[in-house]
Amino acid sequence: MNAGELLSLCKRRGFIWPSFEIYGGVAGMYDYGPLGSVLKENIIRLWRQAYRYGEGFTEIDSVTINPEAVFKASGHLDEFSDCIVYCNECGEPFRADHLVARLHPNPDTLDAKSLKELIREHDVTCPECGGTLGDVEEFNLMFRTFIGPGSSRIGYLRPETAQGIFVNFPNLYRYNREKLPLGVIQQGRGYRNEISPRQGMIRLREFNMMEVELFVDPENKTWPRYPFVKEEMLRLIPNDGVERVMSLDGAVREGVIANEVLAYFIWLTKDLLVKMGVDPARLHFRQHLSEEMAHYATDCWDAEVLISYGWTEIVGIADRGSWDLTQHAKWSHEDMTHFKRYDEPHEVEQKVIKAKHSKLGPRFKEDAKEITNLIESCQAEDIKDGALQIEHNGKPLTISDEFFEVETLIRKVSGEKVIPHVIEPSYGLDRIFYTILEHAYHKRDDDYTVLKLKPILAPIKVGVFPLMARDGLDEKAQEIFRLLMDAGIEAYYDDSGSIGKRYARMDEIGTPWCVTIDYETLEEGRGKKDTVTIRDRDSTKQIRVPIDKLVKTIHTMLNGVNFESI
RNA sequence: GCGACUGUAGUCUAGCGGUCAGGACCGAGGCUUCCCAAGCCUCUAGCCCGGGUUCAAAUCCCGGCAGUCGCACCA
Repeated sequence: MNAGELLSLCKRRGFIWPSFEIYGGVAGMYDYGPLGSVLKENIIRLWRQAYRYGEGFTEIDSVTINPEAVFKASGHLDEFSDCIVYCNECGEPFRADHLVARLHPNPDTLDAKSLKELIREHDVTCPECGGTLGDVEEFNLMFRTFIGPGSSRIGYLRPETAQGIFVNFPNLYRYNREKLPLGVIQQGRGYRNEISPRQGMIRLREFNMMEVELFVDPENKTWPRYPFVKEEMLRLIPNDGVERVMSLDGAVREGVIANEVLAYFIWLTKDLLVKMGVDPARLHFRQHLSEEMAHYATDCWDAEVLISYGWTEIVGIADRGSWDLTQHAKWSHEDMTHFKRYDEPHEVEQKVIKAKHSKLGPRFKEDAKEITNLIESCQAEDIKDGALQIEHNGKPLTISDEFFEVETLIRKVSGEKVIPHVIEPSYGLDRIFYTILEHAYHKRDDDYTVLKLKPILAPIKVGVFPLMARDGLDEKAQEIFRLLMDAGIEAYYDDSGSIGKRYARMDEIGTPWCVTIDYETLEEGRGKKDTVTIRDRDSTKQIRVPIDKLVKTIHTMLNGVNFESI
């Protein structure tokens, strides 16, 4: 299949539209149309079902504009940007740090100003044509803006939703009553000012993410539900490049997947994607090579699917270690730790140095207080030959043991502070949306298109048609349409053209069932009064059910019961 | 950001200096007792945007925007 055909269908039928089309469009931006927004919502619902209800994770919704400090701490400001310099003559762009590589030991640590100075000082010219170089510009992939009037407060549109969770860690941790594991999910938009977005919905400048941040004890990367799924099979491509099919447990035991939690969420991701209609034959998990790993990750597996653009990453499952919380603790000076209580409090023997005030006072007079503090901040191990070496007023000073004594204290320690590790399954919603459409797209020989969406995801569940728009069939059909909508089943009424055309219209947008009201529905005496036909999208077969069982039947099928077994 | 190619109704497409820009599909209305895109009639709707060349531009030229493909980029 080719992406053009599907994109054309999406646009024609209202799944997605290129944004700002009347003004010529903007690359990398798409609007979700009426069918698209419902499909997107349905995908989010399944994801939420898996994490919030399935795993008991908690959900938040944080802001999209963040102050600069957040990205200084997260590393995005440094790691996510390059300094670019353009040649004044030929216009060729260069990485500024590459041009001064021989003039500085660490050119990538320099800011734009120092790079510019270095280029001026050493008369660095264009390596292509020898022309002079222009100003050094920072090119960061984050969208920049200002918070409030004036230009003093710089803000950025978030490139990932994750930071909103990390900066709220202290709140979330208290909310979870200071326990680990702590699972937090967030769905929302992210922004990346891509230099050249291509491939339709695959690389967007404004995109939707469903992110999960799971905070765990660094020394306990197990998972309670792991034993129930550990024999499930996964298609893996570890970083040695050799594809193999292994059970979760096999992969963990052989060290292919680092730990149980990571393995469990790889499996959960596979299960979720397949439930959404991603073809398992076109899905595998690939481990990142160390050089392609993000600046924050210690291990990372991508769910990749085969679509018309080739194997494409749609989910990334990373072990971010303690990177994010450590960084935010450092920059914000907030406590980002978990207090890990021991089963039994440990008794720790500690030797402390106590100053002898009665000796220190007469000897050191007004300096005595300061020296006391210096002595008491020393450790017992600092004592050499019965004396302490300290520095007072810039001069070394030897304090003999007549001025202090060593006391042994027994302290009770009931736990320790640890920085939690973060396991992050991050779902690219737009890419999943597109993959579901591609994998659902079927074409029969006669150019007839059927979108075989999972019923649970289909934007419209039931098409309602009177066989003819007359003889009271249309009134009856309207009644049934109301009946379904009132029961919360998204239905679509259509009485135009031929019946075949109406079925075709519904098939093309993935509607799983069509209800038809015919003359027998109204006819007395033949035992078929008040019954309607339900026609199945994939088999085109029909069954006849009483109207008063219709809602129940549709609900049964939405819960996964096959049409054939009704 | 660079290079090549491209841009005609909602979709697909013909026209490539000179008629009211032609068709197909979709869509809307109508006729046909009509369960899988049937047929017939009627209708709606288009030259990506801006500038230039020319008596005359959808057509040629320049710029922009967008798309496809390569290069670069892609946490």
